[in-house]
Amino acid sequence: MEYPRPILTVDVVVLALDEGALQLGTLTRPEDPFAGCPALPGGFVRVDEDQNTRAAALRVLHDKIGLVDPFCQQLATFSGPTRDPRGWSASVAYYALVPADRLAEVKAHTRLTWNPAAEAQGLAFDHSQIVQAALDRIHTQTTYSSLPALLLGQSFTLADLRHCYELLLRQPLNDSAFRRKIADLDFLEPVPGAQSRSTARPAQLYRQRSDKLALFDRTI
Amino acid sequence: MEYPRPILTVDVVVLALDEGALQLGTLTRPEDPFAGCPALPGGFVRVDEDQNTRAAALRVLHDKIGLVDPFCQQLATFSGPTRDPRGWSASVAYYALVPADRLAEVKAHTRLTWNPAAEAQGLAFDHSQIVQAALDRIHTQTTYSSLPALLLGQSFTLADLRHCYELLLRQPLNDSAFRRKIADLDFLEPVPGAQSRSTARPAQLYRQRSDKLALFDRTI
DNA sequence: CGAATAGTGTCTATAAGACACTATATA
DNA sequence: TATATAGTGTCTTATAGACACTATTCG
Repeated sequence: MEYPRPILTVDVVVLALDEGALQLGTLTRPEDPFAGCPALPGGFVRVDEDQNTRAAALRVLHDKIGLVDPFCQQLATFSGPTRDPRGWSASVAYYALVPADRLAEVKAHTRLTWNPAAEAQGLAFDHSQIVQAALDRIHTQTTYSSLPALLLGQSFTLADLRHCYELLLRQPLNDSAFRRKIADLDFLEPVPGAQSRSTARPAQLYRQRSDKLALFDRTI
Repeated sequence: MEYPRPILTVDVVVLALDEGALQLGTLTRPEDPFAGCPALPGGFVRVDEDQNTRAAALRVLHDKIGLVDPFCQQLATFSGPTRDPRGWSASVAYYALVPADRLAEVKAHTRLTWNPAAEAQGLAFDHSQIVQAALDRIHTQTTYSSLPALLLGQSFTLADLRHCYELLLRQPLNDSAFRRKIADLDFLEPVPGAQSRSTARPAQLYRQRSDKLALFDRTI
């Protein structure tokens, strides 16, 4: 028994750190539905070339944003008869993070518009709702993982990392307790000899031991 | 621009507590593909009647299992060209919990087969993998929510609840610390006057203040 | 040297684990 | 009253917060 098939798309919440805030990358839709409206980068799943919806999301990120092999995780699937005027549709939503040291090239080579993620509204389809769900997820993951480190560049100081956690958690963290926890968690290693520039004592630079997300037993 | 549309289905990991273990409900597939093979209850999304994939999952639970309005949350979407021999498909997976006091009626009225969830293997499609993802999610949610209480009946003792947490966490919990935490979390209320039967001092019965999942700030 | 930020040491507060102790039902 | 499980009190231990103190660089 077969049934009429719904539309299946992927959409990606692309986030980066810039100007001290979490920024959302959107594309202006060139055609209907929602022509001229900002929307999440996304597209139809192509059954002839995509191995799964994640591959479809990575294809979209590569083709539309020039972003290769980013951190990209499935968020949830949003569906219904009215979210897309073309008909009953389901969109598998992903969220991707652009590291600080790749943001310049992404900005230079694509039509992506960047705006503070917290102010995202008026997006096409139900994309505002998808962004909100992504922000909630990222807030939660920040409490028990190294996710904020994925927004920073190759190397960073502990002050950089703490500021990133504080930004995503929207609350200040105790500096000495933060250092203690980061040391205990052991997901960073010092970049030997490297130091940061400033008018005062330079800070030690660190990098992640792995390019993967580190999960903690307890909250940060 | 339109593309060939993939198959879109929903599948539900149905779990209940029985005989001191977490049990998975499966249905034997009546027809190809995978005829005669145990599979998760599921089905095609029907664009003419389902308001979204969650409604499709609830329809499946109602029609195939006689389970009305259970706790049912989206797990993830599994997709690809080979997971279903009929073609490129995506399945939005959900997990649902059957409370202990509704298990008997579910068992009586449906063809569901129950087996320990931890031993699930040889299921149709990629359903074994979906079950594993659901068990991982439930394990995680048990550490910071009242999820185990949703597997128990209307009222239960603190010993019942602790056993349920211990079962899902696969580790013993300190009894007095557990009581302290449950009291602090304040998601239970005593059922007045009610007591449990046993050969020794009866225990106070409790029920959840809300039928919703309570989320904790810290780990249990 | 003074300013500024980096990093450490340590005291206090809070929550978890251990476990002895009391409470209350039935046989 | 003996026993079995329910439930409490409290000491110890681990971790987080507060904050003063030392360290290091530059102008």
